[in-house]
Amino acid sequence: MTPAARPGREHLSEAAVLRLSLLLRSLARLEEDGTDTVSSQALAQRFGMNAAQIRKDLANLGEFGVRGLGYRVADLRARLASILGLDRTRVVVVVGAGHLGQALADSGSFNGASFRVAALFDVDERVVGGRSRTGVPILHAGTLPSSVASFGAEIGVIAVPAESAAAAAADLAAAGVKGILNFAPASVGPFASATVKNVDLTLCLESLAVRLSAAG
Amino acid sequence: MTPAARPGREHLSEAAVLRLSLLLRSLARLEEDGTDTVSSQALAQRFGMNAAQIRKDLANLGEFGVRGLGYRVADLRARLASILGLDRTRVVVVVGAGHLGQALADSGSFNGASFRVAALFDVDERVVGGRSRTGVPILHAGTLPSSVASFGAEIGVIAVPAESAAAAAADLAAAGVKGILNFAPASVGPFASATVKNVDLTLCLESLAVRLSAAG
DNA sequence: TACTGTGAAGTGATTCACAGCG
DNA sequence: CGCTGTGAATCACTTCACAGTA
Repeated sequence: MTPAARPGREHLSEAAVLRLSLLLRSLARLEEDGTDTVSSQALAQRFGMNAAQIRKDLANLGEFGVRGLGYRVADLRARLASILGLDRTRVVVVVGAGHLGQALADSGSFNGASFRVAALFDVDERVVGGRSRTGVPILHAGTLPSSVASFGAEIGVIAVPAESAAAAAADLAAAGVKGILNFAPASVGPFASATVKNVDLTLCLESLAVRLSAAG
Repeated sequence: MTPAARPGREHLSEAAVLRLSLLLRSLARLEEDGTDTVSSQALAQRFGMNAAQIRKDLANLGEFGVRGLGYRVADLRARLASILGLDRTRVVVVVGAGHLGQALADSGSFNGASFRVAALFDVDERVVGGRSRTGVPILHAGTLPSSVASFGAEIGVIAVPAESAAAAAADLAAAGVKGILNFAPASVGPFASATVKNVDLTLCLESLAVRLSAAG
């Protein structure tokens, strides 16, 4: 019922989400620096964004600014984190305990304030039962359904070869995760019960390579 | 001088490059299956794309189709690979021989027909001198400039912590690589001499998480 | 005064619909 | 006749410019 606490029922484009997420990270840094208030101008200059776009993005979510002054850093960061759902820790599981899967499971990107990797899954008996370098347990893929439930995992990461990606995604969706981050070079989904985001590493490298010849 | 061999001097949007790259992959699969010709319709259905968009993307690069028939798979694949610059192997180096760096250096995504990882670089004396699991040598970061030149590396991958990413990128650009793929959660560049593509794994996960609460 | 919030204008990409060709 | 190539229409996002307010 509070006027500005109405989270964005408006459609947020993928680009907008990325900008807001980056903005949140920037605000955290400003808060560490002890900055109290910041204008859209200052934010834009500091992070190479467009000031008008920052204002528009924020205004879409509610009125957070103070005219003539700017935005209160700590307050805005807290509200933004709440609206984006990044103010709590989500449990993540990783399917595929190969090098990439273990690297992701151990990485700081997947184990910060907002995320915690609870387990890795694999079918290879040689790794099942062990742990990653930071201690994430490697479980058999057959236990995925029950484990997802007991861990309360909301997000599943796919780090298996391309040919197994579709099956891994189906397993994750059936197990009840709400989001799937797929690193295999094969697009999976869609599923009614889960949002899928494909991060095709081969495509990333290829699109860079294309720029080298086609745009050079 | 051949009429259709004029590579796209037109601007290719990032989205278009991604679609074309995916199209190339799809064509390779069709070729393996022994398919001779394919219509934009059939392509669209098989890969969840839009037929008109496929035609427009291809027409931008030259007239490859045969009216009334469709596209000749083998021919189109070869021409597309040539135009996108994906018909030859590029040498890649990876800065940061941590878990992620080694996983990427060993991954099939970075060691296919179009790419080959020649070396990893790190400053940690404990790993320098060794090799990754598939045998990629781990060299000292100080040798990066001479190594990039001797390997003929065109692309550098950054897999170091966020605070070292900017320095790694500057080193790579100075060493002469033409493209930088940055996996650290810190945007780097731009550089006049190199194209940068940031693949922020933290942002990937966050943008997925946002969809779970904000769009759920 | 200095800044936000926002309607309006501008830009680019996507989709449609069909003319034209093999 | 079937399919490509493409101008026209639509849609979405970005940027501008300024009215409104603490």
